[in-house]
Amino acid sequence: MTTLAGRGSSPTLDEVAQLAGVSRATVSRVVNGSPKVRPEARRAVEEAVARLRYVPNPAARSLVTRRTDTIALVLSESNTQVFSDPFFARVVRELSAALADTEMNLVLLAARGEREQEKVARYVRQGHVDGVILMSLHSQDTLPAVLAEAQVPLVLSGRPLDGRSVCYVDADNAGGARDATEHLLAGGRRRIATVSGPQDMIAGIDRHAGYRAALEGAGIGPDPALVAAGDFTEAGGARAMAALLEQAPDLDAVFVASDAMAVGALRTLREAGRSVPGDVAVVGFDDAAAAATSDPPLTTVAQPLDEMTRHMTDLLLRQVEGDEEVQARVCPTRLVVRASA
Amino acid sequence: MTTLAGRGSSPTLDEVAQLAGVSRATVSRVVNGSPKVRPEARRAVEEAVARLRYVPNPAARSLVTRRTDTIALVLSESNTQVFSDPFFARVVRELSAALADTEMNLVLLAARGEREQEKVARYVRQGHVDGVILMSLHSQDTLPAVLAEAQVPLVLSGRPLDGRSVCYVDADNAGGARDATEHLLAGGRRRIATVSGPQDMIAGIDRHAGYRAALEGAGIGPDPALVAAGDFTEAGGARAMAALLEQAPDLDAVFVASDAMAVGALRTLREAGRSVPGDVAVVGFDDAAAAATSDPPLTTVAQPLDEMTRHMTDLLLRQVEGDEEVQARVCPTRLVVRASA
DNA sequence: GACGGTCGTGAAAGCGCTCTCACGACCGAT
DNA sequence: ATCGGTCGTGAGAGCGCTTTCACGACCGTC
Repeated sequence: MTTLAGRGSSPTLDEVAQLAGVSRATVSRVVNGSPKVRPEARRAVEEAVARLRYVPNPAARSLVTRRTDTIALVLSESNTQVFSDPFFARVVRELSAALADTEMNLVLLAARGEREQEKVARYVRQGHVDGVILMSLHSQDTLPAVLAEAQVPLVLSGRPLDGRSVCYVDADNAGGARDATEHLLAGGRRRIATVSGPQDMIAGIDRHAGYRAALEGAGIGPDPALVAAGDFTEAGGARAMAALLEQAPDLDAVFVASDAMAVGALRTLREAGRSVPGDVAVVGFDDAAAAATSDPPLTTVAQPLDEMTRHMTDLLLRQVEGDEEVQARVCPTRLVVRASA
Repeated sequence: MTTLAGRGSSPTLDEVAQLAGVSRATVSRVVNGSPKVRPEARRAVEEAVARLRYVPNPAARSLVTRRTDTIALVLSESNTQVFSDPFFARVVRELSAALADTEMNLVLLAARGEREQEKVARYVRQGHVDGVILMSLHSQDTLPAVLAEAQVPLVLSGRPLDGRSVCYVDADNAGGARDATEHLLAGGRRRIATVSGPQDMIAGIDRHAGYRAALEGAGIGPDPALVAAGDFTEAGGARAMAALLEQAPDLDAVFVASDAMAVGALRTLREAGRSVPGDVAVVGFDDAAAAATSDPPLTTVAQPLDEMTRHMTDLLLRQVEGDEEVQARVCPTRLVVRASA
């Protein structure tokens, strides 16, 4: 009776067993909630566990179970700013809520730059986690392929460019963009411009495709003067909007591929003396917090983020349980009509 | 020669040893970079490792080494929005940069709400990580104490209320606030108000204390009408500023305890027709990105975030190596003078 | 040519846990 | 009384790795 848990000297199953007067096996059963234990023995073990402040060693455990009971949310993005994306925060929130009453733990892994990506890949390949939810924004990102090859349960957040045989969940970006653009058409707009997202991101590509599809559906051909690329930031949106006003002064509406950019675009329009929605109707994308508080409040496309996250969790846990089926889920978006269009 | 790494069947040390024609011990030595291996043998092992795509099993390894080679950055905050804090993003960036050429991995753990805190505590106590950097914003948060008691190497980001015997790194919040306020005094202001941060956060408390200290130093007594509490958000800052204008219409300066709130305050002042810095001088805190782009650009207090993060990493790794010494570091801030004061 | 020293290596003992298997105790049915 | 069955339990075999220890091989030295 000397050492009281100095650092590094935690009690083992054996010690608990000895104190409780049973075998290791029985302690293990109690700890893991097996029903096949006499109540009496169970109580003795529980008491010993409490007395010794016993905590099972996960390394030893997972050495035999081949499970770690943790999954990783990895964010593959050189731009750390993406952390600031409320999108990301909501996913984290929903994810840990979904895991709250599971045995599963959640860890976040940031993979900016090549070296960190390699480190993350190694971490995953070593079997530190039972599964991965991967948010990869850029289409040329190699991490998705690397992880897919690592044979670890994997769900992608966002459609991969090459989407065969990998499980993913995404919003219907193209459909949402089409709805948004059709809403502008329905409002009688004809010179509909777009501030698109970066064309190396799937979301940017798909939203742009939806915009084009809507115009095409209305018999309107593409006009390069009505397209400016942004970078999903507010400043970028402002710049792109300025370029559009230059290129096509006669535009009467603009579909902006993200709310952050839309807020920038609104500022540019205000500064240029164009009224919204009077002179120019504006629709954004994301239904970000800023959309509701902007001036005027932004009509935008909402993604069912919580539903998407639940699906991701669901698909991942199912894979962890051994389900081999590869599924993808594309979730419908919803147009939120406010004052800007 | 049948199975090629189906899920769950990774090659073991033994197999590598067999293929290389050496013993497990030698393979282990090669893998861990021991110098005591003949170059010839080393080459054989390396080849076998490559052929088999051997990856060491970290569970087995840490079962014997008692190390996990990963540290956790835990964010204890019910408000997930804090993720969006660029502060946080910078810490993550700097931290993983510091760890990049180490063996150490970095995982982020989010602990909102009580249940998640418990999960995180359990995770840490189980020995999943070698050390923890803990960002805990609220003074009544129990996680710091829980982790401190868990005997795991720990560094706090931000001064704890009760700071004995726990390692922490913080900016000199009080000193920075004092500098800011003295800058206002030096500019001839006398009716200096403050939008303080929440008084249940150390940063809020310390910054408020610095503000009071500066006034006191100038022989100016406290005036409750000149104080309004914000919540570190832009909207909160706007509200608090409105309250101040109500309570003390004659104010000629305001020290705002965060840039986010300062941006809101600027908006309120603009809407109230007060010119900045003509009628009212404004100083913020944090040197956030928004500070440089606000209208007018914000004079603010910059924290040496990168330096602070390096210190945290440093102190933590040293503890992991076995250093028992408990240290705290308070880093000096820097006043960044722009147009608002 | 015998001697103490390195040096590289392999055998083997665990690390703390799970889980199969065998075993005795006890049940009700025959 | 005898038997198949269930039930709770413990002994023990690993899981894949690191690390100590002992052991030859080989060196230069006297």
